[in-house]
Amino acid sequence: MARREPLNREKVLDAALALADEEGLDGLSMRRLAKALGVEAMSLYNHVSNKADLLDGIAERVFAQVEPPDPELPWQEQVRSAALSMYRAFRRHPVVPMALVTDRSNPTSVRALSPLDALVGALYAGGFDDQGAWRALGAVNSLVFGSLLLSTGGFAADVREHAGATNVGAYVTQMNPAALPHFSRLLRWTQGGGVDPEADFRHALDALIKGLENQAS
Amino acid sequence: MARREPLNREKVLDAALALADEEGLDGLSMRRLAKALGVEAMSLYNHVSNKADLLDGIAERVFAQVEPPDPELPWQEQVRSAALSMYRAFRRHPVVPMALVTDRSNPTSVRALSPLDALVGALYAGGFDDQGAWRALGAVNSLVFGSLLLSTGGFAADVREHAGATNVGAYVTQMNPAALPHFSRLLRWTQGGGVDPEADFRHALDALIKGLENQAS
DNA sequence: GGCGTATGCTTACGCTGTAAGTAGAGGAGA
DNA sequence: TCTCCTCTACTTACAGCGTAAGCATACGCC
Repeated sequence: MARREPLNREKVLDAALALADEEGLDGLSMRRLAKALGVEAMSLYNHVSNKADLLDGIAERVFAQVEPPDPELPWQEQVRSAALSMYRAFRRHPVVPMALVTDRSNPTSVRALSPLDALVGALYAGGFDDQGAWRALGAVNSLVFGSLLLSTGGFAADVREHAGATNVGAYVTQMNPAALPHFSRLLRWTQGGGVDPEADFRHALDALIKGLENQAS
Repeated sequence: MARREPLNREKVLDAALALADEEGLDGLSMRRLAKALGVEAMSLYNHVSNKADLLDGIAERVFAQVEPPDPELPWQEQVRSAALSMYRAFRRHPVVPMALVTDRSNPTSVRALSPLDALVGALYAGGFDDQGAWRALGAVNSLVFGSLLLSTGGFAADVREHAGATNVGAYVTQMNPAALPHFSRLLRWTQGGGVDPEADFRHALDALIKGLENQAS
């Protein structure tokens, strides 16, 4: 009986991330993942304690791609680059933010959090006190994950194929223009193309950072 | 055989929302909902075409609680009050934003969107062009839903019981302080209590609106 | 009174995550 | 070399899910 190359956690997580990227979060089941690895479902439990653990694992893998900001830069630039790096890392794997929101298991690992630690450090260095840093961090994270989720999740899913449309404006496909005049003008504009989610996010981030400057005390 | 008071869509949605509030999104299954209504699961399909349709329905019900802003106010105030109203409506039903992100079905109804229409109108009136309004709307929505999701979802779920802790900072329960010095300082601060998610959100919203003013051209 | 239609129930299918038990291969110690 | 221990993977099984198909009942209208 031919001995198979043994599994390990890394291979499982790699395959899980690939499968999720390809088929969406719904397509990622233990059985399908096992099949993709040429293995039975229960074998995965030797390397992953749970499905939640599996999702944690792929989230951590994506977090690890986030680059910490250069501590020499002013705090505004550090916040901007850290936030953008998070945004880009998760944009490459659109289902992962949904996994983060959906699952509810272990505390996130130290490794995943280290870029955020640098970000908090930048805020402290920029003159924020504890509450200010807490709020600024929450605001930035909310904007990053909110942008990701609104441009990826159910909101926009039904029109994702339209011209790269994104965000909440996009999830209306037919409407009575008289009932929602401004909204339908906006929607018509988006259908002219030229919507770029990352550029939109950058704009929003710029605005937020500008506003945070006033609160830095 | 005693004739039962007949079901209707409204009753189904009411019960679904109540069940979801009470048991979380995972606790909301067709079978359990049916049992709560004293009915068999398949009977629900006479009033709801899908589980996704069910989730849409409860989301719409929450959207309907959002109050449109006073069109006499300056656009900044309109944005602020509309965003806050959305935040509060969804905060009362914490699982609904997750349902919105998770499901992927019909376009959202006109009724649900009318407060957003007013918001877009305020942006146009404030001097934003199409792209500016699009971006501002996306930024505000991202912040609202990001705040809701981070303070409710998997991120914070494992520590939700700690002192109302919220947002990304909260999902670390034990860590090596040396590895994440700034983060653990911040975390220690949050455990002193006094974290108020809505106040934090308001601060973030103020910052964002301040930043958007610069972009209003 | 009879009939069409709407409502709800029953059964069934294929899917899910995962608990429990079993088989076999690799390495360690005698 | 033989034996035993551990680790990996497989098999089976269970309870739950969403929902398709078919059947029974009760109401409103002719």
